[in-house]
Amino acid sequence: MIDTIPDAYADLAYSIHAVGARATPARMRALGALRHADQPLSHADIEAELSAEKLPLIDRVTLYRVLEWLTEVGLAHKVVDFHGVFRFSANTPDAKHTQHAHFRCTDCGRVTCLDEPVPELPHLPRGFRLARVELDIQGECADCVASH
Amino acid sequence: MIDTIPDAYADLAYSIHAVGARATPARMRALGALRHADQPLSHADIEAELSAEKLPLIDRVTLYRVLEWLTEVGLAHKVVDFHGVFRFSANTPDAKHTQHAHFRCTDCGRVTCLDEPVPELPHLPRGFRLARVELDIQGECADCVASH
DNA sequence: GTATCAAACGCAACAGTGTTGCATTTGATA
DNA sequence: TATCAAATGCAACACTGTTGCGTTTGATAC
Repeated sequence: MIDTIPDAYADLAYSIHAVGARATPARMRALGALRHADQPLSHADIEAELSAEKLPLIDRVTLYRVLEWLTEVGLAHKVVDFHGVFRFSANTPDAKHTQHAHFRCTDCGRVTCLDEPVPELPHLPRGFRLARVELDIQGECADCVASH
Repeated sequence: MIDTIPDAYADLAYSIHAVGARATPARMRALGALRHADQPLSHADIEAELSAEKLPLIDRVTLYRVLEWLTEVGLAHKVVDFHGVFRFSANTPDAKHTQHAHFRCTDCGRVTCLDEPVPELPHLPRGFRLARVELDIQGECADCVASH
């Protein structure tokens, strides 16, 4: 996909240069994968995706480091799923992504991002400083409810 | 602690018999550890706690199985922390524990249970079935804010 | 164009968490 | 106290993520 649309590469390189860093193939391809995904991807997901592209393989460790780095510089967002595995999503430039809800199907594992924002926050004890909110909602998605 | 308070054993045995199961040492000790804890414990935490008691060691695998089982029968509650590690807490008998919020300090890692319930749930897409809600709030706790 | 060098990469080895299979032991019951 | 399914202990493994270190490379300056 990416390898047939040079423009996508330019976009990716631009985003990476924008944070003052070197635009390497590993970074561009990982970020590209996240941007094309419609749900948060695990390291394993991304590795599978990248190895499908007919390009040199990216080392496991490099991918871990790239994902960590993307998170640090704010190009990606990192969460833990209910199996205890890290999942990453691309940060949209405008992202009010720091405060939103996910529905996770306990059956098929799929994640659905709920449009509605978290309604209102519980009151924090005095002196606490808020950084981020994750609302995780578990249950069964419509497909899985229907199929049994 | 437990081994000096026989009554505690009776309570634990009672709770386990109440779900129609065999009250084994591993189950009673694990549940006892969870009930005395003031925050969710990881497998490693519990193992450390139990090995401090001067009683026979419980096998690693057995402890994993006991914790999974306690969760299945509803005596414990299982969540994933921000390192991707499972943590368990005892389910209080009255527990509206299926719906509540945790504050996790990104600095010291401590978990504070917020008393206030989740105010109102986002609307689920048609056909979805709700099972449980976890509201995870990250930031710095009062102590850590104060100490720098 | 090419020389430079910190930054990024690839490889190997490891650590922690959680799981599976199977033979042995044991809690509750008769 | 004999019985037997249920629970345990042990060994071996799978997966996720990390660390150290020598090698390669993207961006810059010349």
